[in-house]
Amino acid sequence: MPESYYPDIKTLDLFAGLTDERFAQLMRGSYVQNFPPHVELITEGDPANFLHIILSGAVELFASWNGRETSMAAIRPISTFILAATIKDARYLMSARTLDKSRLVLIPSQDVRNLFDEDQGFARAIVTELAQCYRSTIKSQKDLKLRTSLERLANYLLRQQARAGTTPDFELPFEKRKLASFLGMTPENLSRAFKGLKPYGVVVDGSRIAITDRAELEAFARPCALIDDYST
Amino acid sequence: MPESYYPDIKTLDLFAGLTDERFAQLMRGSYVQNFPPHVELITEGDPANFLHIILSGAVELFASWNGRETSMAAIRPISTFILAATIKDARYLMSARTLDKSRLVLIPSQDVRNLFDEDQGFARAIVTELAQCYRSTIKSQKDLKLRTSLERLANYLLRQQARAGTTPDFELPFEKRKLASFLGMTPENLSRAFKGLKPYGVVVDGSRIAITDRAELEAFARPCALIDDYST
DNA sequence: CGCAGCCTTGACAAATGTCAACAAACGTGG
DNA sequence: CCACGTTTGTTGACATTTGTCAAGGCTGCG
Repeated sequence: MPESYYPDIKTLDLFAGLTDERFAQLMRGSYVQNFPPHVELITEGDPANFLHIILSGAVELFASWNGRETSMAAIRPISTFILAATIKDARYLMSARTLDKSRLVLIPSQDVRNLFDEDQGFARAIVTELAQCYRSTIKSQKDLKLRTSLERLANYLLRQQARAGTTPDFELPFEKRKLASFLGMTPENLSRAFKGLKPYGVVVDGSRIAITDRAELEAFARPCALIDDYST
Repeated sequence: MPESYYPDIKTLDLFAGLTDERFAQLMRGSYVQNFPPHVELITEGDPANFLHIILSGAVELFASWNGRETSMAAIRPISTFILAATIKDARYLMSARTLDKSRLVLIPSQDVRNLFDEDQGFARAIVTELAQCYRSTIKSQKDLKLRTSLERLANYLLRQQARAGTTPDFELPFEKRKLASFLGMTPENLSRAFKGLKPYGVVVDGSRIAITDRAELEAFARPCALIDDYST
């Protein structure tokens, strides 16, 4: 793969501690590929032959059962996804598809496992990344089991606004039907949930959301570090 | 701690590859403690000072928010719990309490992290264990988002019966109210769910469950490896 | 301009939660 | 060993939440 991508990939915590030599060796066996939107990259149940890294665009992880489908997570640059299956040399538990036009790096899983055994620092980084992902899903599970859909939406909006910066309004990062699935509800229910948050200062204009009174919304949503803080 | 416990603890995959010397050193800094039932061992939000191992008894992991509480998992011997917080040197995301009288090993988190950096095989084992836990929570999340409560119960019963062996009946491993919380429903709803499974050959007698026609129940529950197989 | 897909809304149905009452099981102390 | 009180499980009636179906409006794109 072209060396021009190296700096971007190096920004990942996962690779930060590698020597240039080892990093270059890992990249030599890897591919960079571009994909149009709405392409299925991974199908759940397939063996995990590659560790995937998203350089640009957006990827959705989703899962299916018995004719139903649900959004599990959205992945944005620059990060890896489905690390656990790569490490365990197991089958993917989730499918993945591009949301937008995206550029991905594919690293053969065997190379990742080899490097893990050779490089102590890399092993440490893998574990940290894995622990991070693990804790994120625990938070997500707490969110699902302890909150109603209205509360989940309220807290989601608070998190998004915090990410957007200091402005009181922001753009939803994907279409509402995806958001609904991500939050564990139907699109119709999401529509009504937005209206239900109107009394707490949530103003909706298409995919643009404004939170006019953060304190008011927080009083309802009761965000907490052990569920909503994705950095720890 | 007494050396008499060493063989039991050594049965854990996590420690299987350690030299006797390193293992003994790790154990030297650790404690064994006995606890009565219904004792809170860990409170969510606390710093993760110890890696916990359960030698006998049973432990429940649970989480709270805004006055509500939910069961996240049940841990049985011999296994570790809350490994991710130990590795990340972070705060616990879940609380833990004994369900029965239990014996636990507490290993200082710092010792685990040190050993991780020293011993390649141990690092590999930690990663495998972590990846396993991660994948289990993904499965659990798919279970929650893709299935109704009746389907979750049906699949849970099928899993339990498979674990119990060849007999068509088995004992629920904990009280029904816990099971309800674990499955993400109320005790009342669970009661009705059991009755709802009667047409598929589920016979309930107190905490004893019999599945009279596995094929019939499977036709309804539609168990699948990517959700219900906890070994991969 | 017209089609296709997404979002919204209303009416309705199903699933799930809540509250209250009561029965059954359990543990404790007499 | 029994009596008592506490806890758990069950059931019914009802409220709330959430999902389903159908229709219509809006938007973006060919």
